[in-house]
Amino acid sequence: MKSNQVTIKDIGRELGISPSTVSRALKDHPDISTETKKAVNALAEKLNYQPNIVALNLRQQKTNTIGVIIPEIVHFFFSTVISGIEDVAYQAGYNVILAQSNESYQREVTDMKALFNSRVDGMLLSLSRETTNFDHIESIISKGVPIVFYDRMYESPTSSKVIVDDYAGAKEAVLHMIDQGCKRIGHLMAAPNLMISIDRFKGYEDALLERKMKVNKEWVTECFSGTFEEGKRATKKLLSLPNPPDAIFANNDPMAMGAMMAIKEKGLKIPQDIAIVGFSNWFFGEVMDPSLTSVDQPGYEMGQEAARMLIKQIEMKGKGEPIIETKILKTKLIIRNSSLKKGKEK
Amino acid sequence: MKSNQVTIKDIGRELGISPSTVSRALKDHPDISTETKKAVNALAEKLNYQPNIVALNLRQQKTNTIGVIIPEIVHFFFSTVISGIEDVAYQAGYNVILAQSNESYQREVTDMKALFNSRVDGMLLSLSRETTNFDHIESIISKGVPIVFYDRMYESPTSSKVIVDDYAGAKEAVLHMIDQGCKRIGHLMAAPNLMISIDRFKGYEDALLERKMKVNKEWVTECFSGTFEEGKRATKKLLSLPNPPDAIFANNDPMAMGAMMAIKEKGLKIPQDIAIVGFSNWFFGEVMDPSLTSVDQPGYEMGQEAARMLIKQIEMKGKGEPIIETKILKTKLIIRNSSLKKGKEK
DNA sequence: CAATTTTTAGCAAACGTTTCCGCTACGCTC
DNA sequence: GAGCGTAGCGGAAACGTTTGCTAAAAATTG
Repeated sequence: MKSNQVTIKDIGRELGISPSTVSRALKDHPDISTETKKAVNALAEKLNYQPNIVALNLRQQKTNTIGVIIPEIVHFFFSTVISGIEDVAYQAGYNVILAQSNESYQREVTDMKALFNSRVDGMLLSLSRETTNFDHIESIISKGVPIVFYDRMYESPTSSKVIVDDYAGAKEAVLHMIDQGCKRIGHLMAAPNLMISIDRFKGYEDALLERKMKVNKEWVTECFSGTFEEGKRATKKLLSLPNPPDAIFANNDPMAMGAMMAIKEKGLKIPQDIAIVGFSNWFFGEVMDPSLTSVDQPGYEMGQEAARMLIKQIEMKGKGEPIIETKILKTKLIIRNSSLKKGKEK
Repeated sequence: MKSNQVTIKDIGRELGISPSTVSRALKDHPDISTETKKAVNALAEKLNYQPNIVALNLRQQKTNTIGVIIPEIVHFFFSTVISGIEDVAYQAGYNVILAQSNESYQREVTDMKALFNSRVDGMLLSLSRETTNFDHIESIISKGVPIVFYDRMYESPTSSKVIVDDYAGAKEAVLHMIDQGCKRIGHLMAAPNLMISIDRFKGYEDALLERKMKVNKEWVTECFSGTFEEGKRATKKLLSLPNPPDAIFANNDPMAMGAMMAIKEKGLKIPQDIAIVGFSNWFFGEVMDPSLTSVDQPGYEMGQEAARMLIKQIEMKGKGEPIIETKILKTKLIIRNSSLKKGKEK
């Protein structure tokens, strides 16, 4: 950036007036005469003057930038969240600077520090899978930077969050499986320290209990990384049990797909022998064979909502207490063939 | 950002020394005595001093930030590119600010202006599908901001680019289909103003010509948006032709999946009746039924390479002429079941 | 026409750094 | 003891803005 860029001073010099006058003229300040304004605007136009935002940022102690920490960019759900964030930030005149934690706690910590040092006005955060200590977050908050959690959060009383009703979504999915006549429903759980894993597991459990079915620990596998491969591996293990499940509820769609793969390789039929339901409704679930029943999570809306809440907090700053709110978005069960043992219900 | 943040002045005041001395002490300048350095560092540590990067940016006329314009975030290929960019930027100490053009020319123009005003040190750009005029880009370049194109570019002699060998990838794919005994190979083309569409089409064409097969315009459909739905729609049309193709080479995987859908709905078998090959190797192609043959594009590497080239240019600035280079990454044909009429070749 | 108000504009400080230049005080050499 | 080199530090300018205060000129008032 060797600035051959026009500044307010250049304009002033050219017109024989001071920088302050130019500044005011550009902002249509009443103190400035119409002629001066005209001259300034004309010259600014002609020289293609663009205000230096960095200088502005320094002056106003505000960067109009929000930092987004995302566990993994190459991930259908998260990428839709980013898209939602980006869209509302753009409309509100904010930049978004993106940092990827890669599911690493260490990286999350350094990312947050870096964002803080860049003086972002606020942060949007979804915890990494490894994160179990929250000091780095509290420290940022205590410095007055507003944080809004999305999707993966911990119970912090001082931040807003927008999440999805994982519990209800999971429960609905499992009830659906029961309605389809599944008797032995297994669950591929994800990283057990994440609330989303726990909530989905609880939904699974409560659906079973509600229908007076017992929860068989054997049929529940913890898959820390939550990947396709892990889903496949875990499913193979489940299938080799003496009393294997006749249905699997997976914590996410890639694992569900891994399960489908394992089942097909074993020569079993979906959903006749084993029904499958996933979570997140990755867009290609529709296109699988059989098409995958899944719990749809509104990622784009989540991104939008989180960005809106954050920007509201940023702009409320100094004007009264911040409003801490928690927004829970509804999921929607998308029923497709992988779970339709009986044919369409309802 | 009501700065209750410690500054260099605070440290100076506390220690009874000047800000300049503090600055130097922190940077281990030889002019400063060891004791002073010790005292400064100790106090900085104690007060948890963090340099104000905004001030630094202003001072050094450099923001250590690169702007990335992406046509669409929710897109497997592009999200891997972002991931690659983010990783090398992070390691080199750069922030990445993300802007999504949403395939809109207007949005691309305003995004670039906004990034320029934020004084990013350079930009990474992939053209929107609508972009046919390049003045906005030339204008930025003429102001001395380095731009590196990735994936979608135009023939600008003044910028570096990193692309994928679309032509060779497409040709290889079509040759493979011919080897599998396909006689009537159709093509789902994407937006015809993008070089990648043209190059892939050329590869398709040349493969046919090389094997002395004629190119039947009837079998080539332009799909402007390149989506799943469009692929499906276009395929339906192809299938209703009096002399329908027995193979389809799609410009991208979603369209290939749309094609598979249409074919299945028609009751035809893949690959026996119709073979399918896609482009980009979206990660679930492996998991489809049948699994999808596709041309793998190294998105992550592309992101990395583009970021590296850009950062090199940024840091070379002022030191001699910028090096304009074009890097062409190799594709790789991933052969799966959707194209194996004969069984494994080679 | 003098006094006062209004209009218009400039000065200077401030945001937090870095860095060029210069100053002081000390110790050394001859 | 005069001259000089040097270690250690401070002053001030600069990056590009904004803004409170002040000042000059013009316009209004009685």
